[in-house]
Amino acid sequence: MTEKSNSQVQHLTRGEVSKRAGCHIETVRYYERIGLLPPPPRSKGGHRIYNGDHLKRLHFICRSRELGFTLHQVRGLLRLVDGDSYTCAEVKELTLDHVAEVRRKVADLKRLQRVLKEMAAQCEGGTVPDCPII
Amino acid sequence: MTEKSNSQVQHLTRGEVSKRAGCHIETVRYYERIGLLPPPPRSKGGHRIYNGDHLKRLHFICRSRELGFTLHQVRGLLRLVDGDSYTCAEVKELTLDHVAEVRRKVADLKRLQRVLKEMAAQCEGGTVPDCPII
DNA sequence: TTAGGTCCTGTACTTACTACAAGATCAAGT
DNA sequence: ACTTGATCTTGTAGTAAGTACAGGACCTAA
Repeated sequence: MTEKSNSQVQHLTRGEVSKRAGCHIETVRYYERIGLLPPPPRSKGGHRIYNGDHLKRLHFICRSRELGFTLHQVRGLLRLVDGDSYTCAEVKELTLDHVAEVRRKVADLKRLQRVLKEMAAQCEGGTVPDCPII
Repeated sequence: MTEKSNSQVQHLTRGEVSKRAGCHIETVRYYERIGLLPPPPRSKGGHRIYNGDHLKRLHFICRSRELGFTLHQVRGLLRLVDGDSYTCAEVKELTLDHVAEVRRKVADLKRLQRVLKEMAAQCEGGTVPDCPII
């Protein structure tokens, strides 16, 4: 344990949490505005002061977004976390729903890829404007 | 040839072109507003009157969108069509660029799918709040 | 003529941010 | 203490690609 644990990190600025969580600085303000992040305390001069818990939450949101969850879904996950009771099974269900969605998307894109390739193959690169795509 | 060819279709309303092209009625107005569709003539009372050429163009846009081209890319394709000279090769290039993009997207999603599945597998459905996803 | 379906315009909303301007604050160096 | 430059504050507007709605006007068939 040579590193500070998250809960002991104090006084992070907005720029710092955003960097650590891996998102754009303006996104942090955005998440606060839409109620995904609680408004943190402020310094005398009005600057936001974050701590390890804020960072943890922001990090979770960012990671979920990377995994392709919509903010709506993230909100669902956070509600589970915020409520006093959530079960692993509930989280698993949301995740598996999402996997199914991703599977559908992949299938769609593959079909699309095939169509596009076929079209390009027909298109023999002539200089006359009779392209089969158009 | 028992069907009217497109160029002979006259007096289509906005609702009719949208239905035939397979898009939402409001989308037609939107495409006109952003300059993808030329403003059609109007009836005495101000209603838009489309013909077969409008339909053809709208259909092309909708199909391109289904194929995953952005409106920006569609604009590029239409510029080629609208300009006096476009070559099949140019269209082919845009298409192949797009195929490459789709390929990348598929790869991303597959990787994502693997991660999500692994997470769900770890999540054994317990009722206690120690889900590995969160 | 009347009823209903469709169309007109303008505007606001959506998702998930990103960008900017004008000014305030903070931390470090001197 | 003072200065400097980086970072922060707010509000607002923009992005893609539409969708939704209000409050009327029009069009067509019975």
